[in-house]
Amino acid sequence: MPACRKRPDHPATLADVGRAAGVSAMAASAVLNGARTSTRISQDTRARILEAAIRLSYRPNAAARALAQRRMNTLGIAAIVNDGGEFDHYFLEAFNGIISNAAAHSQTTTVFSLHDWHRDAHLLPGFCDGRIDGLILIAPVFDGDTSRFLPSHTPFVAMHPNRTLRDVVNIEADEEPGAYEIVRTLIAAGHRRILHVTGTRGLGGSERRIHAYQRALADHGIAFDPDLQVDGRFSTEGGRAALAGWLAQHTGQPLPDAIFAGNDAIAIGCLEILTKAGYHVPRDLSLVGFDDTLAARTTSPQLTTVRQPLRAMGMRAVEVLLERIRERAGATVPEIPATITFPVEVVHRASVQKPLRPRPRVVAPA
Amino acid sequence: MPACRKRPDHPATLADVGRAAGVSAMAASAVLNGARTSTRISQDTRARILEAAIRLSYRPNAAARALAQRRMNTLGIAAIVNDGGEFDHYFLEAFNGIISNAAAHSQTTTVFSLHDWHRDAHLLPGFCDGRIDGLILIAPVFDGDTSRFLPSHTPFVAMHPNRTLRDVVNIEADEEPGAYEIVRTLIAAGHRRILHVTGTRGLGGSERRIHAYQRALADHGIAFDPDLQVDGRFSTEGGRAALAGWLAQHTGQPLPDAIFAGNDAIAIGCLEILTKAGYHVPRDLSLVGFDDTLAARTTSPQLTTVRQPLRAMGMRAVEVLLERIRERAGATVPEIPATITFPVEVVHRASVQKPLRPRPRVVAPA
DNA sequence: CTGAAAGCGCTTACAG
DNA sequence: CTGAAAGCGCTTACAG
Repeated sequence: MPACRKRPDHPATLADVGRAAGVSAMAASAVLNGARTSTRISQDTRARILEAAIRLSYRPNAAARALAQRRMNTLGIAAIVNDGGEFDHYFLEAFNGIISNAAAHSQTTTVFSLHDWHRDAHLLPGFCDGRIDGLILIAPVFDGDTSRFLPSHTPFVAMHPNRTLRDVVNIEADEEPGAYEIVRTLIAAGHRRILHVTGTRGLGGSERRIHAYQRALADHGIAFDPDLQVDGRFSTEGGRAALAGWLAQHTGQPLPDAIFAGNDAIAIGCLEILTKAGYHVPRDLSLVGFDDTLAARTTSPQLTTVRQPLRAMGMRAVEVLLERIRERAGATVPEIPATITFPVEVVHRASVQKPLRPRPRVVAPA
Repeated sequence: MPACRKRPDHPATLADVGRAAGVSAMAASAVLNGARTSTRISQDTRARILEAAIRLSYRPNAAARALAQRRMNTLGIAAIVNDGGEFDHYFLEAFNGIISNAAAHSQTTTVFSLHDWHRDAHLLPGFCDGRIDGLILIAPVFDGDTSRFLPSHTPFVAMHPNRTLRDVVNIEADEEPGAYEIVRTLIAAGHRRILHVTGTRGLGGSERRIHAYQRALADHGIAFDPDLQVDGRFSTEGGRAALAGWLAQHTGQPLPDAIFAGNDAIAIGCLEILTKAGYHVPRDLSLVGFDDTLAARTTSPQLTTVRQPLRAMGMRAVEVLLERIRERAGATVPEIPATITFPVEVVHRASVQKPLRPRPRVVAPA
């Protein structure tokens, strides 16, 4: 039997509960929300209030509570979608870490999508309008003075920022050593002509991987060949286009021994092109990625890649952000470093094997 | 130069803006939030208010606005994570559709993760505490009377519900015809012994596909063989286990002509097992999936599968949910059907070809 | 130790 | 047509 209230079908309020239990709204608040004052209410009254709350299906209104406490218990995530308006697997991995840790801290998670960091950065302050307590930026790309975009009253954490941001905790990974290590793995397997389909040129992450690639070649006496480096723009579509373009320009010449893709998304694009063209990975050539997203585990063959602990990084981002929110609220918290760096590791799967001799040649596209 | 306010570093309020412009807070509200009353404020005053708002970086507080308007402008999504706490490809596709359309309607999106529908359904009312205006359930599984979990003051939309829910808009796809069509495709290619690695038994989606599988066999004069149907539990791991088990029990007997996997994730698991055992798809046997997630394009060979328009379904879910929210708020809206069904289509890729004669036999596991 | 009042920042219904 | 007041549903600081 539904409770009798003025506005039927509207959620019960603290006043409704108090009325039903014969006490004031604050008494109900004290009991239901565990304020320190709750100890001084008699067991009997307490039981009546609890019973009334259950009977009326009372849930504290989040907006009212947020207004009074200046705390929404919601964390924001801002990330980029591709041209098709889609989040990619890199986002998904980080998101999985963020949402699980947020839930563990009774925080909900709100996602904001941007199409382009340069064009859409001005939207960030609009997100900080009280609906979130702090914001995690996923792989933000900023140039020049960024501080004007970041409201000082909201704490920020940046995962994989293009450049280290001021007044923001930066969460990064050991990309250069990771990239070096996977290129070394290819060289150790006998590969010398290694095509690097890079991430978006100009971004820190791409340039660090390119640097490592060239360093590994040099360390093993292999001359860097600019013809073996093309821009795959950190996306599946970019990987497709880059490799298809390269193959079209090299008809009749030998295939590369191996491809080092700047991330898994690029590797996926390369794999699609290679499969369609009739090449078999890893028999005809080896292929490696970077990130170890879900996509790397659901290809066939599964990809050898550099595992960045994206999930752990996302979880850590939540941890740090909550510290900063507490700090902002006036609590004293442990010192938070400006930059936190995670180790990476090469994950060996099925997409690498020794090269065939002689190399297959590039066939004309169908 | 920062504005002079009592609490420095706190966001400006309407009162701050009014004070700076020499008007009341409501006048500022009228101008800044486009209320109908805004027309009767002089151009001069309006300009002063606008200027003050910009100078103070005024942003209306979302919690306060939500409390006054009973509208948070936020949509919720509830979905399941796997045992590792991760959302899968299926979720990502639907989510991409939802968030893009939500953003197009100036709504933000909040994600709630559940581990198990049966165990966690009681959490749903807790999400409906004013922080969201409506909730989209992704592939919910309910048994018995569900209405007790769904607060009547919040509108719901269910995508791919296990069973049609009352008081909820159900968004579905033509799964039965889609499954029928892909099995027919296999039969047309010459396959007769088709192993169906099913989705989780008991779920509506699985049973509809099983029904279509058996119907297609019957329509083409092929007797249904219960030995050619195993449970793949809608996951890659389930697909692996189911096929490995089947092969182990059929050593020395002929391979199936083809495998119809209940979804792409299952197909991936089957492909891994087949590849490890030394079989080649599609030469030794054909393999098809269901869903057309990213995974179907990144296998080698690429999978023939049934495309469900997950993104479009997600977009539609937002559309319908917004209608229901408006309706709840008292607006008259067009009639919303209780169930909306999307067409599906078979996508032909490289994982199907005519069967070899004679069939390869199942070899003992390595 | 307790309870009634003020306040969070907005919007809306309502007197003048 | 306009402006001051009341109210959204909570919490917290403060008199008694």
